[in-house]
Amino acid sequence: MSQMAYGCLMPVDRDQVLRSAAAQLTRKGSSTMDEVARAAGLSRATLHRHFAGRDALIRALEELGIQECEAAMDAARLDEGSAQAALRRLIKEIEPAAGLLAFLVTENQLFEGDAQHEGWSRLDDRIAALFRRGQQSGEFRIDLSAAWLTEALYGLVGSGAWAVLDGRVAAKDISYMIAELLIGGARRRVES
Amino acid sequence: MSQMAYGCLMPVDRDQVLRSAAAQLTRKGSSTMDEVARAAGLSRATLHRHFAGRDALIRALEELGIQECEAAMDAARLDEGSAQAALRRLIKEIEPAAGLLAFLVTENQLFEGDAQHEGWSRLDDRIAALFRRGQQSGEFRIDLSAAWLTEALYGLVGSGAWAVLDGRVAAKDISYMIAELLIGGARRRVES
DNA sequence: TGCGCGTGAGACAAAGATGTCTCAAATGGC
DNA sequence: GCCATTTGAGACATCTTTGTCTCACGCGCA
Repeated sequence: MSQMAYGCLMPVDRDQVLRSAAAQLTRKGSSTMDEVARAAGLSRATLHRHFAGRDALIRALEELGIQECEAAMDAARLDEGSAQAALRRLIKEIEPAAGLLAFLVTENQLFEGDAQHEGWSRLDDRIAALFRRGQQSGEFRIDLSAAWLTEALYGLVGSGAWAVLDGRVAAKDISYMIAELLIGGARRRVES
Repeated sequence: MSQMAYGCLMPVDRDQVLRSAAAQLTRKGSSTMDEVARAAGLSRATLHRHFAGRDALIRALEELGIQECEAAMDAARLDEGSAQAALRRLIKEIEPAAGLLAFLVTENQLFEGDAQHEGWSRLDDRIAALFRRGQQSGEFRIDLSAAWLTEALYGLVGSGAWAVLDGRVAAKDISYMIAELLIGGARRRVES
């Protein structure tokens, strides 16, 4: 009601709401449902109409994050060309979802008690497979495990999103910064 | 009472409690005071006797984290030798505080409204200065800003702590993994 | 033995968050 | 102009967490 035509028929773009929620929760993980709603520009009642509760909201965010990551991986064509180029494409494609990822990565309590969402393991596997491919082709060093490189990718993407939010790094540079750091660190070097 | 002599005179090692609290809060950021107390092996009442409230506990954790980081930096002698070697020493020294750092980094809501604790900026400055020194000496590439490398260091240390907690990387390897990835990515390379 | 100290357990009210409900308002289609 | 739909606002009970308090217990010490 602050920025809109007041009334009603404003179908509440579900994706838009989820994105706002992710941004708010990234900024403050303990945000109230009311804070999340306000950040998305709607009332707590309406937010609650679209997501049964906080748990449902978080799970929807998780689903969205997984979808976006899978889409990014598909678009990046991880199996084509050099592993290095594929990794660069992946980082580029995954950048729009960085904020969402930054939140989900820190939300490790999701996996408490509940079975770790199989969607995440599938993502992990695909990324790890990419790093392994690079290791087998001789592009990447083998003394940094694929599992660690996968974790590092998540961590750097999250750090990047956070750095941009805080204005420490320009948004247009962050994709390059992540790719250069990760690829530079993973690449096998000729010179000692 | 589960592992102790029941009774009383168990002076409650403040540092020990803070460490348990950090571990618990890293695992689940929304842990209750009761959960934190149980994880530390004491009752909620006693926890509350030593830390006036949740805020006080978090602030104490922050203080401890800053202290440990400063101590690590002092021990690492950031100004001596090559920037690369200094960075390697820093990562080694900072490793024991990784879990604590992993929590504090995600606790960005600390800086909401309140003035960002000046201790953190001092730490940031010291690390950034190290990276700048490496850039000026020609060891590190200049197209990755010192600010980004600083953020990346925090992110990788956090990811490392998380990976170890989850059993994805062996604790004994994590220091090497972080150092190699970060230094490899930051280093200026001769071969293109 | 008796005292002091620090703790655990539990009760308690206060504060905050959550989930549910009702009602008024406003828009688009009829 | 009227109706269906969807929203915002607010009331409400409930639940959780928090902070405070009291009391009993156990240990060290005189």
